[in-house]
Amino acid sequence: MLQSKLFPKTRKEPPREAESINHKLLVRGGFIDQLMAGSWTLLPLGWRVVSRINQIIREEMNAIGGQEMLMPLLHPRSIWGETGRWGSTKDNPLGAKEIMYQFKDMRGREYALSFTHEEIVMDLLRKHIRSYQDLPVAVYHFSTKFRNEPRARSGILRGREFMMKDLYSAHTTEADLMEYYDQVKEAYSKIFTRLGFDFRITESGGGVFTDKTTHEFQVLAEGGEDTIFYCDACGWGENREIFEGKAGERCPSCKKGKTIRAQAIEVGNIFPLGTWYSEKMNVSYTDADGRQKPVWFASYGIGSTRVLGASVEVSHDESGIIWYPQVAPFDVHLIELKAQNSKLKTDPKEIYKRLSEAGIEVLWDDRDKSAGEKFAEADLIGIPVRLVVSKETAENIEWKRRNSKKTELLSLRQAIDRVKKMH
RNA sequence: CGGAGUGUGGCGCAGUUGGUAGCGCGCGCCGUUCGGGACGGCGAGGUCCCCGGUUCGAGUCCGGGCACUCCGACCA
Repeated sequence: MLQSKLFPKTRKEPPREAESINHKLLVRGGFIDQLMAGSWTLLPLGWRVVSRINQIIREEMNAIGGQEMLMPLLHPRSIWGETGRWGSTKDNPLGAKEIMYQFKDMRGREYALSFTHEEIVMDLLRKHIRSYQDLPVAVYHFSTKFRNEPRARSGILRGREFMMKDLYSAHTTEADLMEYYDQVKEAYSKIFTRLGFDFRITESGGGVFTDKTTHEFQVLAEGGEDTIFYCDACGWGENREIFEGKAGERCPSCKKGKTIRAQAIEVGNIFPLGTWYSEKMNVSYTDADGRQKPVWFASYGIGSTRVLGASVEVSHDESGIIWYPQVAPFDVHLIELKAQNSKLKTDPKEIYKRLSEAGIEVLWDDRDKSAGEKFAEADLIGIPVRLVVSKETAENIEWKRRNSKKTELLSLRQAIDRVKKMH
């Protein structure tokens, strides 16, 4: 990608209203653009990052048998009526009227914009699942979620429209469901490890769905809006809603460690929903004994765009973003500094070509700008490796990691090998 | 939905006792520069968030809206 063609350009100043780090840096770097409160365009750079995040999620979902598909975002009122979630929370504890965007078309028919897909998956299951031999099933998709948040905030961390991966699994028995639930928990841990996060798994209340606890995946971050408690010795963790105690006390689980209170960003959650949905929506299968039984059900979400914001919150400095290599919009930022009166000994075009041929994604700053400006922008955008060719580098290339101040001269061959090793 | 703050060229801001809008950045052209957001010259660019009121006259005063941000409530 030629930087001279990249849309849009970076900015020196953050928007007046920007308060949170991710808001300032993602907007300045040209990753996202705000349409209104809680509604963002993922610009080319931002979309690249989200696509890489999604690919990591996709690989781990596929590894546990998840099948990717795509469900609609426009839903009829009727399907929400089946579980009672169309209504208000006053007369129905499950009602989701407050967060659902509901509206009528010109003929007066009522619709909602999707904020989750349990009902839609249930409808698919009852149409297509007949026998215990058809189960278990795990399907997922990446799609936009619409939620009428009372207050959108924190840049891209809490939007009214955002991207999420949601996985749904259906099983014949509770035991099978819980076994798969643990597999998903493992898969999520792999995903957030691959994403480079320092995270904790916290328990939260099961609400009305289940007497079992549900789990949240929380990235430790100062700017996070969740407060969690976790053990500094074992894996125990609880969110503020259910934690009874004080920070600094003995861990209630291992009795050895100390409980730590921390701010965090919730990037994923998993819910063993049981048979609540299948009973409401009459989703059953014929078991080996010939009897109709309700399907056991669970849902699992990861907010991809929230991961984007969280990545910036936990990895940046005063100059800009520091992407982890696995989610960076490009692998390498190639910067050419024009020679004054002589030609460069290394042709940046040739370097760009050879890097690309080696499977490395390159943003090539081919613009006629001052060195200072190019470096400042490179720091802002945050690509993990910066390669400079100038008259000073002669036939070599200057290598610098975004998270380090050290520069060194390498041959192109060496530089390619090093980039390869990072992945 | 309560509380607070902010709305002025693309972006960030200034604008006095009310007198018809200015700075920096960015943008266009020319020239000089060329390893940490270079310099000079010329130039383009404005419904001062919207509606109403007061006034000879409103960016400025008054009333009503709208939008965005922050705190709170809320957050399957």
